[in-house]
Amino acid sequence: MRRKITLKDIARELEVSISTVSKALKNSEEIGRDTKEKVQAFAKLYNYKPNNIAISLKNKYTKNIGVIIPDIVHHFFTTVFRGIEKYANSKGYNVIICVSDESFDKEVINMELLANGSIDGFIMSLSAETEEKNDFSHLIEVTNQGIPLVLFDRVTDVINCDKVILNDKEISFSVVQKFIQSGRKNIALVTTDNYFNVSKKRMEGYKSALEHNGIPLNENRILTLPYHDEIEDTQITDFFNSNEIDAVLCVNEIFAIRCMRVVQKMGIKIPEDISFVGFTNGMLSRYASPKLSSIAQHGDKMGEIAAQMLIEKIEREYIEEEDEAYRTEVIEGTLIERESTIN
Amino acid sequence: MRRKITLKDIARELEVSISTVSKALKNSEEIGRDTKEKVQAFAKLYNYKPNNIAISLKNKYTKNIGVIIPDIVHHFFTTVFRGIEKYANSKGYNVIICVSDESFDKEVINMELLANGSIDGFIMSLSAETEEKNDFSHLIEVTNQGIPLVLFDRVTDVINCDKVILNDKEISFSVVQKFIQSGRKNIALVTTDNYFNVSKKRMEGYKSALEHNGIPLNENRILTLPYHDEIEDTQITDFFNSNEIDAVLCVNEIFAIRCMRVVQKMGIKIPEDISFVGFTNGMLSRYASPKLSSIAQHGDKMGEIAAQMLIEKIEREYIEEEDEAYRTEVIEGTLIERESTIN
DNA sequence: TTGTAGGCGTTATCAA
DNA sequence: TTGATAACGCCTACAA
Repeated sequence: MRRKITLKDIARELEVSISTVSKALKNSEEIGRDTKEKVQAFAKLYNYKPNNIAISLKNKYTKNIGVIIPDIVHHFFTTVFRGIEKYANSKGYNVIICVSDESFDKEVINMELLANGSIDGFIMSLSAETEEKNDFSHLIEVTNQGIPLVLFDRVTDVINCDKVILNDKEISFSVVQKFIQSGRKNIALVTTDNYFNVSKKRMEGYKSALEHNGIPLNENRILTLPYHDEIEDTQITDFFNSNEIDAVLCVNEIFAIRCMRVVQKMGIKIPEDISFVGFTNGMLSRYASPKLSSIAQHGDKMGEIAAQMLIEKIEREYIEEEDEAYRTEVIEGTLIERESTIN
Repeated sequence: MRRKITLKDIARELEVSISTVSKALKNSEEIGRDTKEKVQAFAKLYNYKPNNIAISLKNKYTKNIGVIIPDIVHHFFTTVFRGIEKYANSKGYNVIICVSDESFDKEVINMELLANGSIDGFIMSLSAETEEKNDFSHLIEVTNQGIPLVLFDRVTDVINCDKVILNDKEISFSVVQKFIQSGRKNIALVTTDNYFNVSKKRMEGYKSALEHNGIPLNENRILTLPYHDEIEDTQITDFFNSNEIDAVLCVNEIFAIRCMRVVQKMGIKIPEDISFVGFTNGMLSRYASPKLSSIAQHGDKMGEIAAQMLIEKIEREYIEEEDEAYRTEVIEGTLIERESTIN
């Protein structure tokens, strides 16, 4: 078991000083050709690679980015993560990922842990519990320490930092608008009880589109389902039984798929009798029958932009100091029309 | 912007030595009560937290685990990852994740990067290209350096290390066996052209079950599809048109869903006329219609066990040295019967 | 052209 | 009871 070799080892072996070795490996002009060659050859032979930790300690940066997301088994977060990872890697950064599991405490713990020198900056999406508690002291703490932070998707106005979000309200508006233009009048919204910020915006879009078209809001046409699974279909069945509905906007694709199944069992035809659109353009949408028209949130792009914003902040740190200007980047969702809507 | 405070800062402020502060914060018996209280109060006030990097440098461990997987937008890997993350976290480890994107080069680069001190051990699943090239020198290099390694799912016999795998062959065997017992005779296998090791095992199980039941192997009943999407359905349509098939085993759920759609369009009834079973018990299986019977690979458990094996090796390092005993843990897949099979 | 010394933040050993 | 010193691995200003 050949242990990792250090500058010191090389120096000892070649009977030169450590700094000579260090300089030689950096091809410094100060060092004589012979010595350089000797050192470089030796280093190559023994596969010398500088120790990341030592460099981090010396240079005060780690080339690591901390990502904290509520859930990893989730198509949207997963695509965002891919975007982050890709961009970060191309810039020489590694990604340390922590899953908050929608828990406030885990979010705080993970954040504090990473903040103690392990990373140069954070990218995160708030846990449901954090949104609920409305307690962001851990974020404040971290930004106070001068650690750059980028929030995406589940963000909050309370914190002043870079953000990447979807145009949730506008895209919802335009989907409902589209429903109306294609002759639908009884439009339902299926939403979730947490996810506050995002869901709220989507609902705003829904409501404002109705209003815009002079359609009175009917609260009965809004179905609120628990975010975490394992409910029976009865709630859904009741909903569609007691309401006459010809179009549905769902805040995620799982809700959409479930509703479609229920409705199909009731003998209602999609999209002839009822149209469906869901957020999250994932696997389920693509492979449902009928294929679900859905709103692509462009997670990859969100991730890439988030990473870009973060790395920019990290690397700018040197230059300026206190004239922080924060941006909020808005990604435009795209309605991917498939079989669950009419044109 | 209050910068992170260090031992040195506290020492200067309180006019004691650094080592006194260090000891006081560790509640060392050597330090007088007064000093301890003073130091601890000050540290709390300024929210002192030791710097992870410095500790890593000193102690030669990082409390980081490196995970390298081929793809993050993939239900199975994602569940394994969740298992790893959960266990690792509970043991005080963070997880650095790198995605090889099925590329040999990215796998090598990521691995080398992390191996230079950033992590205490690796958990990984081989990229398709690596399996294809059959080149594992980067793994050998890493294990030679004494860095513990655990492989899961996509493993290789070439490398001597801990492994966690599914009983791919056996579970395939038993599914086909079940098909036969329920009266099916013309059983197809839909597989992929890479993924070598795992697919191969699954095919072995398929073939051996046929043989076991005296059913001659018909190579025409094996459909090989490209792993990376975006093929037309024609290939699948042709396959089912030119073969009389009454049961299908698919190596993943996407293939299964696609085949089911094709078959349904042809007017064939599932499961009356034809049964389907797919590997990967993901979202698609659960929400397909009919719901797909599928083989749960227990990713969470695989991840947890992998993390457990790894951390054990990492922390044992001190004790013994060279009598390395490597284990291969076999996880038993479970057939989840839903609507696409008859009982 | 090469080497010495100090420092990044922490801990451990030994001395005072 | 407290402090000085060295060390982890690397880098760099400065000295030789």
